[in-house]
Amino acid sequence: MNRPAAQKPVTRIQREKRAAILEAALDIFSTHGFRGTSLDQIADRAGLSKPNLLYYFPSKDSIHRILLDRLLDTWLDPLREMNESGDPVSEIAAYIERKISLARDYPRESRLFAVEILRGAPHVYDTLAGPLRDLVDRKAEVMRGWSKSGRMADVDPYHLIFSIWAATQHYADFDIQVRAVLNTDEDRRFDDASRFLTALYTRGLAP
Amino acid sequence: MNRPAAQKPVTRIQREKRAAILEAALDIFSTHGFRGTSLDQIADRAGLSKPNLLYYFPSKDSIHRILLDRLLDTWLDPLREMNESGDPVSEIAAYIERKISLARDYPRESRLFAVEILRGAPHVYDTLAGPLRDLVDRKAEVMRGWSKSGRMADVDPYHLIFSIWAATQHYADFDIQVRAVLNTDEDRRFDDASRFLTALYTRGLAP
DNA sequence: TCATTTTTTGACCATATGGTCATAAAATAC
DNA sequence: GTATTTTATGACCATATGGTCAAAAAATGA
Repeated sequence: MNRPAAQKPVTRIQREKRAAILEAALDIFSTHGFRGTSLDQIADRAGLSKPNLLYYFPSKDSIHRILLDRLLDTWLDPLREMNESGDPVSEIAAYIERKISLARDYPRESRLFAVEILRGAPHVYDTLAGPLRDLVDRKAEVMRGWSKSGRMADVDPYHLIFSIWAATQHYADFDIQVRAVLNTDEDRRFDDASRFLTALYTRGLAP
Repeated sequence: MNRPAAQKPVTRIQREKRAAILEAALDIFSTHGFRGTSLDQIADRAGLSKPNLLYYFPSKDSIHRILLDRLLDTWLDPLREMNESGDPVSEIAAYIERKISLARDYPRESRLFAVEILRGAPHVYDTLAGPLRDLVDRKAEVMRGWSKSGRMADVDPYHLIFSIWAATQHYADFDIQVRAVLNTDEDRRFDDASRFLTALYTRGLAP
């Protein structure tokens, strides 16, 4: 048996080392992309040798896949939480705030996702065209209802969602650019962004 | 003399081959990133051999640099065109439309830029912190004036600009995701996006 | 036509990289 | 303590890649 079998119990060392490897890999994949990352770099940052790393994961690709899968699992939560029975404009403002928090707290995950999408989503296309699309369809339907009942401006709900994704993830993905233009500290940047966006959408979507 | 000297006149073949190489390189760099692109791939797509390619450009890095420099030259034009003496809300709506047109007509350039920024802007940081920042500062000042004179809502002009960049470039950079969710044709997608965004900002920024 | 310059190519090199393997060293179980 | 399992490593391999070079082939100019 060459690597930890599925059935055997997971040891403490396995848990720790695997976590360290994934952590290191997220760091490097998210800035250098898949091809731009070498196993040696990951191994170095995780504090072990390349063969040792390959003892815990069968391949570079498998590490990348695990990171992406994990990411997708939680990436859609903020949208799921949007509640049909709440006040439309407040629900959307709250959604924006949740997305901004994600960008602030998980910028590496946001960048990993961005790099994957820029490459044409080779690993996650099915998720986009399946579960993601279904969720967006459902929420778009809710928004159409809000518009029809006159509680929110009548706008294209799909592009509304896209614009929120774009504007919020921008603060993680284009962080360097934002910092080059603005030289406020991180807390200030995210607070100002949140304030601006909620104001824009609140006014722009009011009935 | 190993490669075309600076002083010698540029031949027709040089002009054509260089253009073909840059075109091919833009294609591949913009989806696979710098490290993810090999000279062989570029040479193949441009229809010549790798040594032949290196006869026209001294290195892979030089090709990448030229593409980025070219891009930055024109990338800021839409913002420069924003005219202080026009009607604030219309000027911003027109700016959004120009940016959407760029995303539609030059998606590869947009992605090349995005990949560079995601990597931490190793090649263009100075431009971001210099000319880009200066331009944004100037336009932000103009917007502050608009707000002060009561012709536009009082919002943070920096985050306003960021949100426009994000929302418009999204349609180039995250094209695959947009298409996975929406299955309308390209013209429809961009038209709807433009309509949604101008409506949102027009309402959101009205005095 | 013939000399000169420009363009193209095949062979080659050094290095980086993903991955394997046999074996050694730790850790664990009894 | 000893047997067994888990973990770690150095040596190694095949392939990919950026780049060089000498020489052939085309193009050009007189």
